[in-house]
Amino acid sequence: MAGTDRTPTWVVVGRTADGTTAVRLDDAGAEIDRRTIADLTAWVAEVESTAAPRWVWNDTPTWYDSLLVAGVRVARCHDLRLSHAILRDSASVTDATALRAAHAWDAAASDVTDVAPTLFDLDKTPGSALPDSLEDVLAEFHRQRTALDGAQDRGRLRLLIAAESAGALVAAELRAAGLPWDAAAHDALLTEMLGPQPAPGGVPRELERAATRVRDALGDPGVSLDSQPKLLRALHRVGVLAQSTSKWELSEYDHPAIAPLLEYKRLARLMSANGWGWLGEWVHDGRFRPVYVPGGVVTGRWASSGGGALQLPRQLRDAVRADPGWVLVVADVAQLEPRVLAAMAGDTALADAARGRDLYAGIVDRGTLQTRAEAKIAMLGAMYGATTGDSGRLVPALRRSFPRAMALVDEAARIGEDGGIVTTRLGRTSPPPSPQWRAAQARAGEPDATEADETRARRWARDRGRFTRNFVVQGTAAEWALAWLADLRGRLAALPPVPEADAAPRSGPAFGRRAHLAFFLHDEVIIHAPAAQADAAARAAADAAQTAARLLFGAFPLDFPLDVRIAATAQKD
DNA sequence: TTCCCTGGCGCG
DNA sequence: AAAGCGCGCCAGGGAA
Repeated sequence: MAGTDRTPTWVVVGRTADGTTAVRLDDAGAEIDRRTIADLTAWVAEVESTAAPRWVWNDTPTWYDSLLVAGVRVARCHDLRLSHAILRDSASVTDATALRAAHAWDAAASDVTDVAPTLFDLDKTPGSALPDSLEDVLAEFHRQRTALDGAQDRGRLRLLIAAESAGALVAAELRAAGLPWDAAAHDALLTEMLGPQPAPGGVPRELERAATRVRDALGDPGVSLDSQPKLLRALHRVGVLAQSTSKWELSEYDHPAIAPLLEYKRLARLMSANGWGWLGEWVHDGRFRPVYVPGGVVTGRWASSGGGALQLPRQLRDAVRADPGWVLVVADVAQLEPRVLAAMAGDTALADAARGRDLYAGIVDRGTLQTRAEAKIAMLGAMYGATTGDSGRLVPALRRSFPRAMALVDEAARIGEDGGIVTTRLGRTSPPPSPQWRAAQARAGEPDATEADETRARRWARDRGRFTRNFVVQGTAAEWALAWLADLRGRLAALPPVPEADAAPRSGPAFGRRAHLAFFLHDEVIIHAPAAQADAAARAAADAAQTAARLLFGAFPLDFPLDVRIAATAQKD
């Protein structure tokens, strides 16, 4: 058995006629051996503890969810579905022909919430199921290795693939552990704002009161406040000639109906989005378990599906409560996107302004703009492509002070307007323009193009320019956050278990007695930690931030300071 | 009845 | 009614 004592770098898992088969590969991708696995959980646990390979599988939740339920974690994986999407489109990949031809790997994220499919579902959804046979999985893995080996900036692209895959592990673990959620505290908040929970289908007391005040002020006792056209007509009848019923436009008008209407909208939103229905559906056994979708946003940010995990209103954070004897470590990065822009562009002037805690204050200190509020709105305008209003007016001042950073986003916008593609620091590439977009541009260039053709083409070009302008910054910030998350995950997993800590059974067997990630939101994490481990967890978050910066930007002199709070609840104040 | 679109609003 | 990016979810309303 000459080959079998080589340490495997990769272990590829897939289905065969015999069941689940694992293939061990060495660093060069050569097969060491393969075996059929009867008890996958036990085998993974054993291999993980001795060899710590990178697990290669078609889709992380498909394999990892059941491992986590059994209390088994793995350190590293290569998620073929996520990696396929990156490599297929990346401008850094020299030859993506084979990957583009492998359409079966274009499948969307598996639906981890799926219950037993109904007859109707079977009827209409033919599976965009991912290939899972060992043969297909191995073939795709080799395609991806070949693409990576031939890529430009292959170190960065490898880092992106590793970070994306680590993110998939984190997403599965976040859902398995859940965010500690105090249903009684949530109920108390709802009762305080809305009144007691109404009978099913009923309207809470405070919502009804606000509605009555609005109807009285409008002199229209029957008007529906939930129907935008009806409400708008009722407002017009009393002289409020708004174009829409959005809260910021309504607040410009002076009429006795406005204040109660804004209150009504606030309460109605709370009731429908995060009321008792949401609580009953999404919080069980003291945990909120949302579905995270790594890579779900075109820029590489995560999306969520179900539960609205990434839209939790700040006002509900008081319901996020650590278990007894545990605490929450809430850490977020200050001004992540402008810092990322400074580092990407190598703009030392902007980096100088960012050094210390508050980048916007640094811009004011340099005399570029007068107030922090101006600096913030100008910086957002520069990254989003504002051309008018306060924001557009203030951008030129930034352009004078930070020409390198502004040139980077301006160039990204120009490329997008011209129909080109742009790429993040690590190699995630924007999608090309749609056929309709190209057709509109071509049409505008024809001799008989109308004014309308030209106007539309110009508008679509600028729209796309703002998209690519923002893509490079938002996408690179997402990469920074993935690197941060991946490194932090490793640091927390390496902390010693706290013997006296409650085993926190509600977080599942994979996380007992040790700090673990509980929430992630673009530039923020919440760690659930035994009280004795809170400081170590906070340090891990800060250290991981510096590691992420070094991984993406090398020695460029810019820090990524964290705001860290340690408390029993996630409420900021 | 179901499906899709829109307006509106929550998050970064 | 946003100006200025990226999302998901809900309710209403009209089309199918």
